[in-house]
Amino acid sequence: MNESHSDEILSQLTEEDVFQESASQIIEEEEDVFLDDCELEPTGGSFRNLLAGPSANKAGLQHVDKDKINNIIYEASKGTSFFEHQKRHDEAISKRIDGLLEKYKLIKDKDLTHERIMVDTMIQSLEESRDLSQCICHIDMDAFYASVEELERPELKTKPMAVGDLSMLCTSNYEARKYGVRSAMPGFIALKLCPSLELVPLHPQKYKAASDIVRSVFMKYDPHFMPMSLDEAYLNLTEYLKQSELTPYQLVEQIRREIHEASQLTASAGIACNNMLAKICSDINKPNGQYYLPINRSSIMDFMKDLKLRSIPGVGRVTERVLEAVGIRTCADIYTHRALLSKLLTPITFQFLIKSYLGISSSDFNSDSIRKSISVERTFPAISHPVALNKKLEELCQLLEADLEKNQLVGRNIGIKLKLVSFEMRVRSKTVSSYIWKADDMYRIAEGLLKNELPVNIRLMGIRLSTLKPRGSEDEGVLKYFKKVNRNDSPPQESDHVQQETMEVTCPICQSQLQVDNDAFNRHVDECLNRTEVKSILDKNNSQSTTGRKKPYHKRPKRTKKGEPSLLDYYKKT
DNA sequence: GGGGGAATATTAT
DNA sequence: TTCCAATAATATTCCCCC
Repeated sequence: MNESHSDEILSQLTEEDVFQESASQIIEEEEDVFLDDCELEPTGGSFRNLLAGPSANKAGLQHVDKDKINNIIYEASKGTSFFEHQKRHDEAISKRIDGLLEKYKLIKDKDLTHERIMVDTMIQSLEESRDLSQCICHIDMDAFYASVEELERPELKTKPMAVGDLSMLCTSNYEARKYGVRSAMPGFIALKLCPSLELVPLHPQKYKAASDIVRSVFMKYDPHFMPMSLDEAYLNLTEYLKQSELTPYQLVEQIRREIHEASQLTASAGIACNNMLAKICSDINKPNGQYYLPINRSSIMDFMKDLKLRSIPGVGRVTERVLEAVGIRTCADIYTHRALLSKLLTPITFQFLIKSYLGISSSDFNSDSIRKSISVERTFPAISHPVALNKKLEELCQLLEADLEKNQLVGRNIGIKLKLVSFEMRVRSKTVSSYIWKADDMYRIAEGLLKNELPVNIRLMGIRLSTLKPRGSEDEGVLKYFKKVNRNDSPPQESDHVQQETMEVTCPICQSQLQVDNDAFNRHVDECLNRTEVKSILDKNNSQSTTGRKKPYHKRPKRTKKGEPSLLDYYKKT
């Protein structure tokens, strides 16, 4: 059914009818998908779209033959582990859609007057909070890495070129985009699309240097600008505009001109009253262009009305497909089906969509945001031998320690990430009672987590530390941590019952009472951490005999209970 | 039933 | 020949334990 025909029908129906109409369409589509699943190869559009990658429908690709490109990608991928994995992913999304439609069946006949009133109240209150006082600009450098490379090698400008390697591209120039070559695409696929493609390796220092120049321009117009990456930032131009004769549009032209003069690079920009709108706008006239969304309610509502859901930052490929399955394609659809969506979606997702429909979002640059996790991960030729796995883990711990040193951080939650050769992802983590940062300490805990997953054949390993604190802070050092416990304002831990003594301290690992100085205490904790590997073996033997397979939630080994004698007694006796 | 931690899933650059 | 990245944040779901 073509779109205009569909719109025509929709406009003649009541709200409930519209939803039922689109939902029944969906059910038919789902049946089609089911039939597709019975074929030897998936041919559904959703799957090919998934395979094509996350940026398949992005800027610079309007005039390319998408079907032809998707076919080349499909042929190049067929038979690989990645392909099979994507197929499973695609099926999982279909299942999720089925679940949503089941939910829909249960509520479709209910009277939703009450819901509609609630939602309208919510909309009214959001409307009252609408802030039109700010002027935000989102600036995005055009094909940044590629453009920086072209500065040193101008001959590349007229040739299709991409920055990255055979396994992954970071970006491509506009010449290459004509062939469907784009960021987040593996290089070997890109070469199939465009055999004459020139691959340029990454030069991070160059991009950093270029970024510094660009940022020095941002700084002049908003000293509190919020960088999102090397090539992207939000500027709040409100203050600058107050003491300037320029219109917002003119000012941003000036900023882009200055960026170009300083760096020889071009940028695109969006200007609006908040971050979300500015970001959407910066996509409209790229490359080397800008778009201004007048800062008044009706302009904003008009602008959002026909916007495809996928244009909203935060709505990715999966959400787009799931919502499309219930007939939501544009922001206007969100409003039309607001009552049903309020019952179908989680409150957070629902509120996010309503705010999107209204064109409302924050215009804050929360400057005091602190990092919540830090990690390193590496892809490599498959390994499965436990010795090799541990060696890899050890290397990663060293890298992470260096990063922690550089950032002066410590943390309490250690996690490992494994990507099997099948592309299945496993993440395991453990919170310990004391803050750690040394490679050795992280390794001891992570090794225990890794052991539980054996045997595995993996193509990627990662390690992450979270629940972070700055190293110099009051909580650094385990003794200070226990003083904090005694003040009773630390997160609940197994050691909470230790609050009686002030002179004595209880080891967070083995629970034994110690009367020691800081150094002795640290040594003790180190020893205890050493034992965690033994503990993990015991845990494993106690719980189950299934090996290797991912442990679903219901099969997860039981945690050692607080008062359980076995393990602790074991240590005390030995 | 609810709080909290861990696992899973999605998104973004 | 090679055959799909690295890092971080947030939301949601699952499960254990009070």
